[in-house]
Amino acid sequence: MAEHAPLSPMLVTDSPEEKFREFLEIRGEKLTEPRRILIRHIFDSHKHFDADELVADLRASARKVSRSTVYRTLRLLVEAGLLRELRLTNRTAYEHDYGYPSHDHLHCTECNRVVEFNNDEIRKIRETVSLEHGFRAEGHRFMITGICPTCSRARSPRRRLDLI
Amino acid sequence: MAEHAPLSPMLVTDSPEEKFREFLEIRGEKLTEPRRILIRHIFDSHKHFDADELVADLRASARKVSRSTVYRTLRLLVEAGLLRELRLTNRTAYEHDYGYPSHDHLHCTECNRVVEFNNDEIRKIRETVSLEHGFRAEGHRFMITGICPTCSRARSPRRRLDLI
DNA sequence: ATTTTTGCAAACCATTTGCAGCTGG
DNA sequence: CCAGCTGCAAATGGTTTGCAAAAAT
Repeated sequence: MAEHAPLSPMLVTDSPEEKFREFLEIRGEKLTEPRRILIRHIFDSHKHFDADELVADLRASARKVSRSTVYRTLRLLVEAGLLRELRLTNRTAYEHDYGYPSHDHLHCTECNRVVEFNNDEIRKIRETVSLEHGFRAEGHRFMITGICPTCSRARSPRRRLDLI
Repeated sequence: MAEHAPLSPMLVTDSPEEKFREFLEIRGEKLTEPRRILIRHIFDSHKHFDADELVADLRASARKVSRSTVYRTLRLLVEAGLLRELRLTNRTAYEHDYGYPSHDHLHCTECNRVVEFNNDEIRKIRETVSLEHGFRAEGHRFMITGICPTCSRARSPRRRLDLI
């Protein structure tokens, strides 16, 4: 349901797991086995995903984690700044927010593909606008919706031939 | 739950009701009394709202519309291009997408207030990025999340006094 | 007359929660 | 040891749907 343009990972000092452990420690909470399973699985690949996919991915393996724990852990990972929520449809999707450069999205409303992009102007605009309105900006989301090249071609496949 | 910066309405030739009627006619569907009640109530004011608020607003009056019809009509109004969906929380919020200039949003994560703003750069970026990726852009969403001035002050109310 | 729409109640589905037992530090 | 965690099953809450009666053209 999601795909990435090739943005290269950033260099980070701590592993996601280590960062999570620190976050939990501060709050007097524990890095348990299910939580370790989840964070490792999640940061093993740079994909957008949702709660259901995690449950499905792990159900087969010997590292099954209950649905409730998946939801509870996802919430923690967002609070810890490791994941970001993406509300494209009725279900909540997540993406890495650590060890990965900040970026925005193109969303194809036809095939649901998500492509990431970078544009430096956006952060500037965010600062300018926040300042104007006295907001203390903490994040932003810029999403362009439209039709991706593949679906565009599929829609009108003989456009070029018509001109012959 | 939502508030607007003062963006002035655009001039439009058809009333929202008229535009809805045209949309329905094309699809061989009908502009019924409940639908008329809803579109009038919705375009009576420029507020963000959700399904529940509509039901509540109308329950009291003599123009009660059932919850199912509210949901069904909201879907139609989005399809007709009269409303736009805004997924800020678990419930879907709506705003006018007709007779109102395009704009973007600041969202206070503390009090949930939504402020609209305009920035011409954004559309340019949208075109540039779409072109780069071969997307046919149909829309965009730019949302800045953060803390609004009011909540900022409430959070650290004695910041100024500390300096005395 | 025929097709679409409505309202109700029931169904749905993603997410949350209460709780008894398990676990990590 | 003991606060915090897990898994289960049940609850929640927004949204959708099946259906019989009502309305629109």
